Amino acid sequence: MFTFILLLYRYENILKENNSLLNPNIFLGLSKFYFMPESTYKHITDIETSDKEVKVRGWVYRIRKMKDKVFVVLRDATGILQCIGKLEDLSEEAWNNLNEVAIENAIAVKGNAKEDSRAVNNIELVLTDFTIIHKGEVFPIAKDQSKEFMLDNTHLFVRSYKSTNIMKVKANVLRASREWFYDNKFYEVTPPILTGSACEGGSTLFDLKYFDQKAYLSQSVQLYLEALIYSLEKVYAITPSFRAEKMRTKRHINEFWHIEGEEAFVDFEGNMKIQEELVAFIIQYVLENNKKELKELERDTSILEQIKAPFKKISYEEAINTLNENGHKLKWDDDIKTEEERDLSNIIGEPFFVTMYPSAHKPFYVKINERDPKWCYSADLMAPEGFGEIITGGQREDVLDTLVERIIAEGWSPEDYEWYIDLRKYGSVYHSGFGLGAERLTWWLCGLDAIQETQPFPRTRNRIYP
RNA sequence: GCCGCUGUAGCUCAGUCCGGUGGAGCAAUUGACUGUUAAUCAAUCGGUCGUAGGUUCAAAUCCUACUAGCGGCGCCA
Repeated sequence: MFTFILLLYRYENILKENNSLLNPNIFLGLSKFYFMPESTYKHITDIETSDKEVKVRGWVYRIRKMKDKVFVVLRDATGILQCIGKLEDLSEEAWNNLNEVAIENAIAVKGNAKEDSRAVNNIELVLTDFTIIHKGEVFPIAKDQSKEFMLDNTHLFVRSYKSTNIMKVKANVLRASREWFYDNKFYEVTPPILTGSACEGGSTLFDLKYFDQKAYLSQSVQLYLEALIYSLEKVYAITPSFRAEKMRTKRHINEFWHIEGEEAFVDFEGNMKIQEELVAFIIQYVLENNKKELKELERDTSILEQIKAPFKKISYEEAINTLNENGHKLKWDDDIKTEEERDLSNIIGEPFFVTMYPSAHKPFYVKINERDPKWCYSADLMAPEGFGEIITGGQREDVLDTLVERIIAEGWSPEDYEWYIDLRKYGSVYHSGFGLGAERLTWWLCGLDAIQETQPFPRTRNRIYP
């Protein structure tokens, strides 16, 4: 089959090159169906000022019509390009198309590139041909949009410049994560999203019918990753996590992408080292590969540029003291809440870990310090500039009896966690892990107002459509 | 779950307090136009004022219920 397609493709090009008198339409149609020749079109960022008769396709971003000339700003996946169509340069058909075209119409153009300081990015395409691929209806998104309208039209809003830039950064956050894990000998694994038991506690689970049983959407794949370290030692997974929290804030979405790692023979300190190196690598990667996007998002990258591992580490107690020095009134065992966390993040001004949390604050699987059981081996990684928590991680409880006691102490039944408890029965080893929020990180790196902007179709309390 | 707010033209909003013939900008349509940068200028089109009920001579406006959504907090990535 492939050979056949290849032959068609070659034949089509031979016909084109030789300007054959044979009618190639049947072959064109067929081969395009299987094998679209991308090479004849250029992407905007690949266009050079010396290009003649270059073909570009995409969508209409802006349009400005005059008596004898029309400016069309063309948008494709790579950027925008100002095109000028002059009455004198164009066929009647092309000129008519140009006068008919509207915002977000799909178009294909041909023209000669030139340097021009009057155009966007100093490059302009002087059109020699202009066709409309699809005209369609009036695009509903105009310059004024409320948040509500935007969310109702998310499926169209994803075309916006801002949304596109954010998605490009996020793609690199995920890519850089995978690269780092790969370079550091982690295996990517694929744990289930449908589960029969809770991880974080019962109150924020989405439940659903699973044949004749009840099931839940995953809140974290941590427990499954813990099972997998016994074969692969260092594993990671990038999966969606779901939290049925009824809160509405700028830093929560009910479905988010969770970058989770779990490592055998790694302790609390070693785990933080992994986190800081991973995060520093992602930041570096994005700064290098998303310069254009960050600039267009008007992100001041001065703080990001200075970030390198290792990160600063302060204990929970030091965090409380620092906050109290800055006007808060907290005592040992108080939660560090949103407002306090934001202040702390601003005060410290660089990424930092908060370590040595009170044991009572953390779930049953966190290992408690044997010498001083008041605190446990759990740490949160905080982003600066008011963004706050992006990772929670720590060493896991690896002693069978202690784990069972803690499950009981939380008021749950060990039977529900039987398989997880089992992991401590056969060659249990010390191990640690963490969960990084891909959206939290992207939110911070892009310097956005709300985390919802980092998901093309954010799932929030009242949003399941589109 | 708690607290606060909003629903008026396709979109963004004014008008509501203090009831008396529904307004502007953008979009769309038509025309003009000097290389425009969310072009500009002129005209035209556009509304069951979220839904239901109540008060009143009269309700977008006052009252009640319902409904949809937005902002924040408990939480957490």
